[in-house]
Amino acid sequence: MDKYQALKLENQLCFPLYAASREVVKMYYPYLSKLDLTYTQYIAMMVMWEEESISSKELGKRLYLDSGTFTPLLKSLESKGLVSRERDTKDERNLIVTITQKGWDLREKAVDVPVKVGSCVHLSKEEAIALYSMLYKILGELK
Amino acid sequence: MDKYQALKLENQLCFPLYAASREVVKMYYPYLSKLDLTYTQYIAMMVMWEEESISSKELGKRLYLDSGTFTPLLKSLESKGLVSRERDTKDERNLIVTITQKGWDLREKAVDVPVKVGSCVHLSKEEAIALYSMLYKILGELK
DNA sequence: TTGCAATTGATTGAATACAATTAAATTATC
DNA sequence: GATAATTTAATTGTATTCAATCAATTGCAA
Repeated sequence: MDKYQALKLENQLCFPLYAASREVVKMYYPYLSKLDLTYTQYIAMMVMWEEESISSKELGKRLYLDSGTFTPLLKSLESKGLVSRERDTKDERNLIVTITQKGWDLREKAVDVPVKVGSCVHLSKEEAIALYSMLYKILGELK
Repeated sequence: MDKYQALKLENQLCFPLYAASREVVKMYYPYLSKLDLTYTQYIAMMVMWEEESISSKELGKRLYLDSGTFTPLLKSLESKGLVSRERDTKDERNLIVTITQKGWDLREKAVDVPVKVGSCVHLSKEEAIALYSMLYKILGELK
């Protein structure tokens, strides 16, 4: 029995998770570049389309990002005119992010993206549901 | 029926994939930092422990990384003394990466890492197998 | 042989990621 | 009310990640 068996790449669960994540994100680029969005900006906009207005902290929590990532991310979205950033007058520590009209307009162009990318991953309905469930199980435990 | 349903974060498969990947990689840092390795360096060393010697191109293929990532990665591993980088005399375009004694020694210290991290992800054996299978299915299709 | 296409690693530039720290604002405690 | 503890965004520094491009080498075909 090989004591190094557990160190083989093929015996890792994390590695295909890491690699598949990057490959799938890469699949978005052809579509997102037409919208002048990166993947991270895209999922941030998804939150904005749902929430309209949200604190920076809450957005970070939703996306599992910390301030080192979302601070420049939000500045970039603001510079594109998709969101506005304002301090909460009740508590100046809070940064309130609000979607702009241009941000709303972008949703019309983004509406096809999930379908187009979804057709690139060939999992059955059952597999997709099982995968979804296990990924959130992993995320849930790490909260 | 909401025409924007597909744009909701909770309806994405890619997002939990992306987030779970980052969270799991993050779990490695406490253990890997003791070995002075990042996660990417760690999986590169996994390949080296299996192959002893491999071309840069082949290593990139195994890890789904392109030269923009593996060139600085391999230079970093070389600067730590874990691998050596030499041109193939038969074809000077090829870079041959070979593990050093120090690289072998590191394997002894790394042997516990998979067990320690594995105990942080609480999936049943069946779930882990199913997850593994679906992730490689995604990777396989994108080859 | 000569020149062109293909291969391969390196480089560049932009955008993440995240740990660690800092700074500002607020809340709690005495 | 003064001060300590907490919360939050911002900053800094390091390490990816990848698209696009470049440069060197090789192999093949005319």
